[in-house]
Amino acid sequence: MITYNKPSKLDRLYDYDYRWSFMKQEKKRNHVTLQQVAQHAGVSRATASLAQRGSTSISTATREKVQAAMQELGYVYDRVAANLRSKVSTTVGLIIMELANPFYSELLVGIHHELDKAGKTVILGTTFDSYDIQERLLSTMLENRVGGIIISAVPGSPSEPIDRIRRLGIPVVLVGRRPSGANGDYVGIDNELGGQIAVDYLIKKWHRRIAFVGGFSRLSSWQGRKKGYDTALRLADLPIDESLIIESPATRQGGYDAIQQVMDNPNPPTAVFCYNDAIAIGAMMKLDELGIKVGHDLAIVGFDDIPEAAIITPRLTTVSSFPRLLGSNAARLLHTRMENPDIPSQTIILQPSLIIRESCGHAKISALNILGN
Amino acid sequence: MITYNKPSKLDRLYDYDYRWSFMKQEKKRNHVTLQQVAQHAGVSRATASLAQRGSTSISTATREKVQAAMQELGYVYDRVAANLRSKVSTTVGLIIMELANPFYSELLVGIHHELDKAGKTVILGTTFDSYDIQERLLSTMLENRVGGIIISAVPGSPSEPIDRIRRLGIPVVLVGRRPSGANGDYVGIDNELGGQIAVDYLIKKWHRRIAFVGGFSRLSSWQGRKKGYDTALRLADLPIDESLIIESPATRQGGYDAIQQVMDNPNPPTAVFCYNDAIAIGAMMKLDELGIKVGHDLAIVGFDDIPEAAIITPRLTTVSSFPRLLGSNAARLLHTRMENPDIPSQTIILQPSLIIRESCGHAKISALNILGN
DNA sequence: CTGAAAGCGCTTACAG
DNA sequence: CTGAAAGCGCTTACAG
Repeated sequence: MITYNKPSKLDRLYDYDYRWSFMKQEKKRNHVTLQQVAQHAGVSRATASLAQRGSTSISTATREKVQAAMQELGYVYDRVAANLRSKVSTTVGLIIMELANPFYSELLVGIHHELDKAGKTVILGTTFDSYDIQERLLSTMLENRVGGIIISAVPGSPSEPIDRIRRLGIPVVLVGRRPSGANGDYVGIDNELGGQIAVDYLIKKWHRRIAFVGGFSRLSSWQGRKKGYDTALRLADLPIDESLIIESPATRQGGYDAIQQVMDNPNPPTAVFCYNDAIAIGAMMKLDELGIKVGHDLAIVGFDDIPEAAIITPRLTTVSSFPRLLGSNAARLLHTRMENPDIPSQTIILQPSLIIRESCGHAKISALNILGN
Repeated sequence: MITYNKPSKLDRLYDYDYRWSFMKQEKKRNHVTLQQVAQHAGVSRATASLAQRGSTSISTATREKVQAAMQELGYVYDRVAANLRSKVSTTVGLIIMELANPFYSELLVGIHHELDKAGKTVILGTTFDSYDIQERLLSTMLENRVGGIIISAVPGSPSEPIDRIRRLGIPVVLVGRRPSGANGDYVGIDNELGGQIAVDYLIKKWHRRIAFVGGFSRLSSWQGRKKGYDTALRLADLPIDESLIIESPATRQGGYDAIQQVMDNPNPPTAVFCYNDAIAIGAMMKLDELGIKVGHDLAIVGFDDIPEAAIITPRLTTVSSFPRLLGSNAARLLHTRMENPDIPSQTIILQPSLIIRESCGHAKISALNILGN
């Protein structure tokens, strides 16, 4: 009798009186407990518990009695208490840099969707790349008894905190960024390959001076992309000019500022490979102000393929890092690990791919490429 | 002695032996309990509990002894058990439509940031506008003992589920969308005003036939924006032409398809007010294909001010709905309600504002308007 | 200022 | 197939 919306007067009275008889016992809140369900169904607490979980060692008749009692009393299962007793956990922690970045929100979509299917709930934490915040989040998550953690670690953070958590028996999956020296489960993309295909594409378009702009060299993903950049140049017998490597925050503002430095170079490049799309977009804005036509005067390639990349004019050619896929893989790996703590560590590396649009010169595209969502 | 990273051989041995003495008792996992801390500090469990929470009724000497013991044993506080016993909850549930939509991810940013400050963790659920999923999520959250819920309800959903939850003593804050008949705490924007300022702006630019495109009339936000549209037309003595009201999914694809219908009108409009930016962007893509120049041949206004709006060419004039602010207000309101269940219901309505860019004709803008992030 | 006992809501052996 | 008892890790009155 939990039909509160349009009950007859009788229903409501019945309901009220009925619950009141229990509230007198509990004296506190109208919170129905399994004890009360059992009592109402005329069975023991243990039996009610088994019945509620659908155990096969309970007769159908009893199960139905218990179910009816749960309905009538408006019972709400207390999963928290159950988890405490049975020493399981249905929550997992997720630690990322921030949410206001399509890469991470897409990562979250992938992770959340996959974990949801497995009946797990996620506790979210954002570090804004602060090591102290990361430490605090990890503690909070441990206190909240997470059954596992997925983390995109703060750049430059040691592997110690992660090892410590693993030693507590809590599985950890690293995603996207891997602290140097960290081992164990990892899901990421092949940054080196990504950098290489981007720069290789520019070289094939006859560019000879190519800058690498944005991001910080302490990021493992930066190092990978840079390595790919180096490789592509080396394979083409092109020199590496350190004055064309500009670091900056991985934001629009960062790109807006950094591109100025690039263009101030006495011998400016004809193409720019950006650490990510946000930087590429910021750079394009500045270039627009400077009257430099991207796709004509200067070629640009980004990284990530965020939604804005398909929208900006000219549309941005970029390396897709498939964040959603990254997320679902990380979630699946964590899930496997939680069920099976003793299987050997896994490393999953996704292959990025080049999405060719307009920012390196014209290309025919159909609207299908740019729709979505 | 939880310094596992680079311990001397002696440290490690000591540590191991020490913990082993407890593991023998527990026999299961190397999980340190408050009981063990108390024992090691030579106090009772109650005293250790008080000390850990920094109670003032514990002497400094005792507190320090306990703290030392926690350090040495590597104690991890079990907030879940504590919450169970003390009947409090530090988690709140958040139910939104989806994450892969900048409006909602920004909303999440605002909510998460604010709740984090208050030491609460959020359990996330996405409905994809399915009523059944919403019901399932609500149940899951109740089972997980959330202390409150923030929900952007599925369109057309009755207020019954929400009332039911409130009756269980769990505060609910509605955000953005309000089911008809629902009362209680609500945070939203003034959709009517938003629609009115958008259409009013178009009228001031001498448009006389203005379409309203996208979204579904069952959404309370659609109804609000439509009402503002009507009001603006009425105040200008312009007729309302039902053939210019086109519903569609609130996505890029929806806008892409809907704008075709609009242009097929025997007497097509000169301006379009879109239900949201995603629709406006989809429409702009289609118009580009049709060779219709937005800002010249046709004026467009969006709603939400998502990041893409500042990036697309021409840059989209739109009504900002301040999702992040919406989120932080909702979180703060929920927090107030949780601390103080008996204060009267509040309704917070934020004022939208028109962000003038280029899609209704030229305007000078500085790069400062379009940077950010 | 500190301790012994009871209990939060559930599940897990163990009998029968 | 079902029940009585013990316990998950913590906190809350209640004595002293």
